[in-house]
Amino acid sequence: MFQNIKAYYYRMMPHLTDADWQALEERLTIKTYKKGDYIVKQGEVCNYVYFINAGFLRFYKIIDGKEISTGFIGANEYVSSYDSFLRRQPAFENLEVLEAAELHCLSYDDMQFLYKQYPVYQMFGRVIAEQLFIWINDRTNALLLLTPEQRYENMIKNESELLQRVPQYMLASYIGVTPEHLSRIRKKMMTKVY
Amino acid sequence: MFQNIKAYYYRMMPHLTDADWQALEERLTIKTYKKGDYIVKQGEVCNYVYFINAGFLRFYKIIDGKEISTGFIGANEYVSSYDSFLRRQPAFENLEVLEAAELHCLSYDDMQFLYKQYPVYQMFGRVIAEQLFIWINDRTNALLLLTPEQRYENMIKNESELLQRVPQYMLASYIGVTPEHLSRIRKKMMTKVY
DNA sequence: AATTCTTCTTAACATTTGTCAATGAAAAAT
DNA sequence: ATTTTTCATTGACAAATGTTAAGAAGAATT
Repeated sequence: MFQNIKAYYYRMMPHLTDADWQALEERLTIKTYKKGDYIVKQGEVCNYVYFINAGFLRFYKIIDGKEISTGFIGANEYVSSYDSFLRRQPAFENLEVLEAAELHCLSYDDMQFLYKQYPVYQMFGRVIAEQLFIWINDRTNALLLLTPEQRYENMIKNESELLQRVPQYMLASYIGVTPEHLSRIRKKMMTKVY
Repeated sequence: MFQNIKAYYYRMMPHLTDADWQALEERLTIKTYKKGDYIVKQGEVCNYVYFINAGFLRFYKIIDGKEISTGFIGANEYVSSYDSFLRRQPAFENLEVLEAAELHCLSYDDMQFLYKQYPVYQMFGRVIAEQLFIWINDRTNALLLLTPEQRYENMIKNESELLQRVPQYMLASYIGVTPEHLSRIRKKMMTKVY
């Protein structure tokens, strides 16, 4: 039932006991979503962290009537509108299903319970936050230091699966430009090759 | 000796025992720095987390021969080139002293020791990473979604102490523009008032 | 097969931001 | 007090990016 997520936890924390795992497992719920569904909507408080057992998701927000994609994430990863989850405040982002998904859900209250009663899970919270920090730190550096063209090149190198799974106009806002400009960047890069 | 940092820990973790605190305290070292000193240099691995007992610090990096400031931080906060610290890889940033500082230092190895032997400190690691994530998440959103002018307005609202303590050219790169452009933004905002 | 809808591309033009150079003002050093 | 250095401002110009509008290519629907 929970093989993937169980493997995920034991990989992170090899010293997990059966009792530890059981306490977590009995608090997990399963939800399935189809393409176009929303897991979290802008303005709602996010009450869960989700393990993506299958599927593919996108974060985006609406600014001045325009969509801005801020992240994409696939199977065997944890996901949450973590800022909202931690602060207990409305999310700034939508979390949308791009490819039908099955999620294992852990609520905020259950997570606090585990932190308290099974302190081994403090480590889980720490590692999740550390990974998120590393990810977003890289992203911020890229936005601040690289040109849009360099950011697109990086995406080709390091996140090439996005090119196949995500429409180009979503990738444009992800690297901080308009779809039109990304199209120009691509054209420019094409001619560079020859 | 360690009143400030001790208060910091007990505020975060009221259930800390004397033995917990002692294990940490005996691993802390004190270093003093004067203006212009470096705590971490670009290219070095950062081996410590630092509690700022007094002073004021700046993160910056050199790109194409130009300084880009990425953060400022003052007394009673924790600081580290955390990406480097976590990944055990060379730092991308310099951590420089803007105002003479006294830091309480905890090494990576000691931190791992505490995580293992005094698991209560897992919570410390978790909260530090969560706070960092929240901070940098806000910053990324600002870079992606706001105009430079809006970012400067936000700084006036939310980080006004920077205006007094930090030269304007450092603030310019912090909000992602050239010093000349920040000067123009300020001029434009002046005229707006009347 | 025809039609509709979505996505991508292209071009002309507007706006924003950066670059370079010069000047003035403020701060630091002598 | 004077000199030197650093920092902030300004203007002219250049480069990067956004905006708008149109059309082309593909995918989905009927």
